[in-house]
Amino acid sequence: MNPELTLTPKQKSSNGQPCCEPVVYPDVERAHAERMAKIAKALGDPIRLTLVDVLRKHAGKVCVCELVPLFDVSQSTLSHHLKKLRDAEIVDSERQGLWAYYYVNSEELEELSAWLT
Amino acid sequence: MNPELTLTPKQKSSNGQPCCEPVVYPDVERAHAERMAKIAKALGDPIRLTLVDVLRKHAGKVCVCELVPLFDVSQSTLSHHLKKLRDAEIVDSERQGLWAYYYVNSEELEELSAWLT
DNA sequence: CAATTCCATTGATATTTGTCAATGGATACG
DNA sequence: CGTATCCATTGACAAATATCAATGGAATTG
Repeated sequence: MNPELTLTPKQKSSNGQPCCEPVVYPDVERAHAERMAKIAKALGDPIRLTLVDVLRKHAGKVCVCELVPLFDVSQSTLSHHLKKLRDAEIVDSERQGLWAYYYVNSEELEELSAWLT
Repeated sequence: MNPELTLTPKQKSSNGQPCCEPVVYPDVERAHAERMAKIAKALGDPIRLTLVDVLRKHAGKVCVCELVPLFDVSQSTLSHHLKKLRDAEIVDSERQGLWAYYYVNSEELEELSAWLT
């Protein structure tokens, strides 16, 4: 067993001294944490998470006009959500005439997925 | 190859008709999406993501007093971040006298992780 | 061309978030 | 006991976010 699992009772520190030194340090680089937090933040909304779900399950490119009726928000609101996903580089889009097609950029998701595992 | 990968050009619809029916539907339940979005949202900040990283790597319980000096924010700000992680049930805490010890509740992370994979 | 369609952007507004200083509550220690 | 320590909560405020209606721009179609 990991000996640190037993909580060694601490001593209350005195004279304005810090109570203890950090015993653990982050394993992720700051820049890496910021990038993953950005991805997680973009997934941190039910509509956006569901959008990603739809795009991933479809495995192809999906037209915006097919995405809008799936949700109970206006077209402009959905466009904003798609923009957030684009900004986080979770999805990318492609224009074909009047239509815009979206698809998942799975590399970015894998970065977060790898850390989570 | 998936035939849907070729983008069939659409017809511009007329007379106020919707341009197309959704061809794909979400695979996640609404409640499931909301729960995962809540988890992702809680991870959507570099400090909180790093906190989780520290707690996971340590594999034990870590005292708040060891966490505070790792970041460039005030103690009360860190306490807020920890509360957000608690609210999302990503971490849990335990009081021992003056000290509070935090640890990861890995079940919640696995839910998001499973979806991402 | 002219009108219409699809989608993104802008403007506006209410809500949420991140942050700190200050306060409070519980506990330990002299 | 009284005081200092650790941590959470409150209050305050600026910044970011989610949303919609309205507008704009590009492209298709009649």
